[in-house]
Amino acid sequence: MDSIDQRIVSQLVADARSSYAEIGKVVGLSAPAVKRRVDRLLDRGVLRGFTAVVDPEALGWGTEAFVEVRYRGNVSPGQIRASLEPLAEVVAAYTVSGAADAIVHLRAADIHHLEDALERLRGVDMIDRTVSTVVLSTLLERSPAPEPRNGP
Amino acid sequence: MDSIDQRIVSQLVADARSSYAEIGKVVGLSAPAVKRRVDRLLDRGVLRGFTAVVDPEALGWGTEAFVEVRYRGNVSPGQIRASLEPLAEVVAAYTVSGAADAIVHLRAADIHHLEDALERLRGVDMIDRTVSTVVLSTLLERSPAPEPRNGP
DNA sequence: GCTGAAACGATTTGGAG
DNA sequence: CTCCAAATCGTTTCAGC
Repeated sequence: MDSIDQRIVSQLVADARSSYAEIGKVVGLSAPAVKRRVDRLLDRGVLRGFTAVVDPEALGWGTEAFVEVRYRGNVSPGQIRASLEPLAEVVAAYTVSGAADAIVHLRAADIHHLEDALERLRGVDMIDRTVSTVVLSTLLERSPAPEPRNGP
Repeated sequence: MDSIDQRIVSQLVADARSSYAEIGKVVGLSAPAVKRRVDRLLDRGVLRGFTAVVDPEALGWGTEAFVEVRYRGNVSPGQIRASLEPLAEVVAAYTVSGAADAIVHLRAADIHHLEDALERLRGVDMIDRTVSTVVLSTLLERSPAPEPRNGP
């Protein structure tokens, strides 16, 4: 993971469909050299894959919310994950420190659909209490830059 | 945006580097037909682009947190956005309903770096109070499926 | 280990029917 | 939309640093 790898990753984050030759022109390598590095980055798990960035509005997922979820008793992260995975509206979920056990990021078509998803979320077996916060607007969303610092 | 477009989007979300011929095989179209549809989806903004999915751990961004931010007085979303954009650790930010004005998603190298970022966040001019929640583990992260429902 | 050059099949891309 | 053709690209193989 040298500085060339970082520039390759940056380039792919900016446009995952750019060609190896194009990337090579930017980082100063030939296309095969770039491909070898990308393959290695995929192998090491630094690059997990390539995806399309979709406008949620355009797909009819215009409403989102963050929900703090408190579970009953002692529940493992695996159990929490398993309980949330079946809900299609869950786009992200994290275990967290503090009063709540998990933060769940929900996306729905509209407020009505969001209410429906929240009802189903609250219907999950082990869930004790939920506190939901509706998103009014997305201010920014971006990927972290490669190698921000070298540790503590 | 018919059912073929939806399947094309799904395919590109799953792998943004798959070829048009490959997508065409799945959706039952020729490669040029797929390319025209992808170009149109990009034009309409349904597809915003293509990006690499990076492992934050591998890049040295292993620690994240959600921060509820309360601003002083009446602040516009644009001002909030402008105040957060300079902070490299901010990966996402939303205006929200409820007690807080915004939710900020932070990524840092470690707890120390997170503390540093939080300090700089609290140093932002118009910010009144912050409540931070540290992420212990990421349970799941996924893209919303195309066309979940047809609206209200 | 790393690289670049060459070669060949596959893909992209624009135009015609 | 499909078909076709020219340009470009992906991928492997090779030899050299």
